[in-house]
Amino acid sequence: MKCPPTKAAKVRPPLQGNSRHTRQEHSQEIALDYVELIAELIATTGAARVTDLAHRLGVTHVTVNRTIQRLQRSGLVNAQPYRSILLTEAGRKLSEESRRRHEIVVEVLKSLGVPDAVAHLDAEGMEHHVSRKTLSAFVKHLERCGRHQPPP
Amino acid sequence: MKCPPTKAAKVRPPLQGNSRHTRQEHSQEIALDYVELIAELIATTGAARVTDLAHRLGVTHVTVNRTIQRLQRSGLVNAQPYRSILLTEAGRKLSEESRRRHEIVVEVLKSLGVPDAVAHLDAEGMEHHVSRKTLSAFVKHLERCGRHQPPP
DNA sequence: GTCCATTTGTAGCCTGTGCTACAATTTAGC
DNA sequence: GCTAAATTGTAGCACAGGCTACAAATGGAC
Repeated sequence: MKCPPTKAAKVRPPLQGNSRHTRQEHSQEIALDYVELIAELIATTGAARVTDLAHRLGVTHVTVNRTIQRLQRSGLVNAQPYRSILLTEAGRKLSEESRRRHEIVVEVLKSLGVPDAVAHLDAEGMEHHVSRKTLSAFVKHLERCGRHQPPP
Repeated sequence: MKCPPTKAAKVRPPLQGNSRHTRQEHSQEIALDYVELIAELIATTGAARVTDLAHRLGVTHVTVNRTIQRLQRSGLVNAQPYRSILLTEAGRKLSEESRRRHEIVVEVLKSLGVPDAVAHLDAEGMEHHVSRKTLSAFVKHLERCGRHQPPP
C-alpha cells in the first residue's frame, strides 16, 4: 500500500516561533496592494484599467490580469472582460482598512523624523506587517504627539 | 518571421511608482530570515541543522533543503550533504546586519508602547522594509529617548 | 558489527508571480 | 462603417516556495 492515513493525517506542523511568510501571506500582501491601488485609481481617474495597474505596479498587464482573476476568485474584485475593474464590498472594505493603516504608519514614521518621501515608500512595505496591537499603539503615540491621524 | 528585436528589446518596463515586491525582493527577505536564523542556531546550539531550521520556520525540511541550495548558489551559505550548514563570510555579514536592524526596529516599537512580544513578532516582518534612511532616523530617535541601541 | 530511529536528501506535484508572444476586443480616426 | 492603434485576454514558459511520499545516510542502542 502507498498512502495510509499516516498518523492522523499529520494535522499541521506545530508552527512554533515565527511562522509568517507562508507564501499565503505574501499573496495576501499583493492582494492588498492591488485592492488599494484599484480604489485609488477609481477615486482619481474614475476607472481601474489593467494597463494603469500594470504601469503603477511595475509589472506587465499579463501579471495584472492573472492576479485580478485570483482576486475575483477570492471575492475581492468584480471584473468582466474588457471592462474596468470594480471592487466588491469586501474589497472596498479591505482597501479602506489598508489605506488607513498605511496613513497611520506614514504618520508614525514622520513623527520619528523620517522624511516624507521615504516614509511613504517604506510604509508601503511595512504596513502589511503591522499587527492590530502595534497599530493601536501607533494611534496612541500619534495622539500623544498631537499629530493628526485618520479616523477609524 | 516571429521574433524581431521588438523595438530595442524592450529594455525594461519603466518601473515608475512603487515597484517593490518583484518576487526577487520576496526571496531576498526569505534569504535574510534563513541567514539570521542560521547564525542564531550556530550561536546557541553550535550547529544549524535542517530539521531545526524547518521547525523554527514552520516549514518542512524539504523546503529548507531547497532554499539552502538556493542560498548556496548565491554564496551565502556553505552546505555539504548531511552536515551542519555554515555561513560564508557574506552570509555572516548579512546576518549581523539583519540582526542589528531587527533589534533597532524592536526597540523603536517598544519605545512607542508596543508590548515586548508583539514588538518582536512584528519587527520580524517589518525589518525587511526599513530603508537606510528610516533606519538612521530610528537610531536618532532611540538616542533622543535615551534608549539603548546596539552598536553598528 | 547489526538494526532501528532520526535526520537528510530526492522526485514529483501544486500554486503564485513574473515573463514573451500572439489573439481578440474596444476605441478612435477617417 | 472600416481600419489602425491601444487595450485586454490567452497560451505557454521559467522560477520560487510550499507540500507528500519515498530513498539514503548517520548515529545510537545492542
